[in-house]
Amino acid sequence: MPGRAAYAHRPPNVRGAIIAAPREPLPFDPVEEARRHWIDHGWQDAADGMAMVTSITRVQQILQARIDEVLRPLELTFARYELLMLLSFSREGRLPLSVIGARLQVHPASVTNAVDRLEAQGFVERQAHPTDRRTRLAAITDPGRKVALDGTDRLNEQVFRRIPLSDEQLQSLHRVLCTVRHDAGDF
Amino acid sequence: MPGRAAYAHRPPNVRGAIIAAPREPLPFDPVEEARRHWIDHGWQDAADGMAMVTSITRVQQILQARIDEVLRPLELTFARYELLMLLSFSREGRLPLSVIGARLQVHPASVTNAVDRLEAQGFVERQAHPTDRRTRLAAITDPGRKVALDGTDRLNEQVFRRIPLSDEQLQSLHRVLCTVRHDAGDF
DNA sequence: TTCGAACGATTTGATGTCATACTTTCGGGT
DNA sequence: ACCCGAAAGTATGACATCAAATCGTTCGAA
Repeated sequence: MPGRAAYAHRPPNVRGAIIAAPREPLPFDPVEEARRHWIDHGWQDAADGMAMVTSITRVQQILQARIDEVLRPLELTFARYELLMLLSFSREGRLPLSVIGARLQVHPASVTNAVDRLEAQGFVERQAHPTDRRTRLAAITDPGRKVALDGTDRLNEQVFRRIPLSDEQLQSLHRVLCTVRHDAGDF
Repeated sequence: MPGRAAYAHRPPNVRGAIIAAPREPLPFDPVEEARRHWIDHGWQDAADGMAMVTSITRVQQILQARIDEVLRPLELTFARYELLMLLSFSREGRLPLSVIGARLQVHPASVTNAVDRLEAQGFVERQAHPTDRRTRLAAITDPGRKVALDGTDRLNEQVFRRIPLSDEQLQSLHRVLCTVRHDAGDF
């Protein structure tokens, strides 16, 4: 009974878990283990920060894996889904690539790459900027809007509505993360 | 006055910020913006989850960028640094690749890749398993221990000790993330 | 008016992650 | 004793990200 998939010849993922882990659970918390090592080495004052960074990384890995799995049938990745949603929320359904990069906080080359793929899929098309010839616009197409909506339904259903946290926990988390982002200059 | 670097021809990063952002700050919080859109579209019950996932992703991006920047002079990435630390904490300074993958929660192919590079750098060497000929061990070398320690000093100094959160916030964050990880089957 | 600096986008190359397939080895059940 | 399924590691290919270099365009200052 594979229960939950382990890496190396991972049996097909088990549906049903709120957020399924693609790997075999460890018999202990690796973050706590690392924190203990940090303290043993005399780095107490950095241990909590290290644990925080490690925790964030793990949770992000978990969520990313879950999201990519849900979007895979649509031939979308989270990066491309985010780009489509950004366009669909925009006033005219199109934005300069530079604006996309600023909003999604990713490298210009990543935007070019994502738009290339979305364009090949027919979900987006490049247009000329009316006044600035340096600038190119990415415009969402009807199929693009359709698939973005489909992806949103699936993500809402299978991920966003199933975060295993209470409202208070979500709010507390949100406040703290907001602090970090603001302090880092995100907005 | 570049103040803070923007993408596209980013001037050299400004030292001094606790955690420097590599991009120009936005005039608003993109996560709040997205939440508003979610609510406007009638997805209230998924809005908080969506905001949580987006926040986590952003914070992880920020931390990852900061960490990679600190480790770059050592020709290390966070992934390879984590692998070295795992080995340095292990009893004999060596572990089977499969154990490494389980502990770091990454794909076997990623472990092979990282060990390949670390071996090329002389920070790790592959050894045969004493009894199981399928298994290979990754063993940390003296230069490997040295560079891992150096990286730890830098990360403690420039990242882990500078998380812009109070002890209470760190603990609250830790508790909540622990819940998510545990629920997802991380341990 | 012109010229150089800055900007927008793309290309190229390095790195990392995952999925899939394959090889070798191990080990349990008959 | 043998066999077949599972495990460990690797190769390959797809995708994403960033850095650095490049090309065309824009704009402001001399």
